[in-house]
Amino acid sequence: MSEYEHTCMIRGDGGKTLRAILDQICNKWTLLVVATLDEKRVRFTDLRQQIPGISQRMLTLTLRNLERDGLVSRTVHAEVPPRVEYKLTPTGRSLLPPALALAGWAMEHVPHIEASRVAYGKRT
Amino acid sequence: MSEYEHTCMIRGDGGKTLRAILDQICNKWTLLVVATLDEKRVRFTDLRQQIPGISQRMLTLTLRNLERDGLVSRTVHAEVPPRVEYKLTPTGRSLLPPALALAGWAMEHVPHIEASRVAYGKRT
DNA sequence: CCGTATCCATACCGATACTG
DNA sequence: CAGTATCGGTATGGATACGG
Repeated sequence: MSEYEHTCMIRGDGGKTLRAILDQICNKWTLLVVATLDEKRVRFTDLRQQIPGISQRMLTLTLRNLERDGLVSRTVHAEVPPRVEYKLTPTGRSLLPPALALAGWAMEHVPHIEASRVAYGKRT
Repeated sequence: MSEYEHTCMIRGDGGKTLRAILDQICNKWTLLVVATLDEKRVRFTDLRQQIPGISQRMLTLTLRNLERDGLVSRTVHAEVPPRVEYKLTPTGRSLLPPALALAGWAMEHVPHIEASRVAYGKRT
């Protein structure tokens, strides 16, 4: 698919539904959770430790939304202590390449952006 | 670069700076503005009309942030009525492929996600 | 261990009115 | 035309405490 067609798509439906989905994906933690899950099955606590700064509340909420959207599956093991594991669904894994591409872009351009912000701050 | 390395990168610096940049890019309007600008030079009002639902205020704020980050250039023409045109910088254009990839992913999966939400809502 | 519930501060963002 | 300023509702998200 060409970039032109993509550009049309992004405005295709008046932007209503699409923006709702994008908002859901591009929030504070979702991309990070998806990237951290990657191909693995991960326990709640491990996930929490691998994502510095996320609160228990936000991790729960983010996982619930991803589960609701069919991007993450949740497995509860009947043990004590309880063990809950999360894993990307096939749809969730299909988000991985674009998500990592965006994250990669951000990483590559952090220095440039920070420099630009400093320069912008110094303008009269 | 492999996906594995990307996955490392996204957690590379403790996530502090990276998440700040990602938050800036992945907010309510930024991706939409970048995708709409595309390769063109666009006037403020035209931009506003091409992005359904954006308020004047949010368009201004979004453009100012993009300008500050060095992703968009702003040109004021000394005319009456005033004419201000925006255009992606080379750095801004480099964001286009990942941004459109993500938007494309979202478009493709809107039906699946909506269906999943309905199903999730019906669960006991 | 894996959540949920509550409180609270802040950030976001739309509406509106006003300026060069 | 292209903004800026201000107000106020809502959403976001951290901290904490508690429950299964």
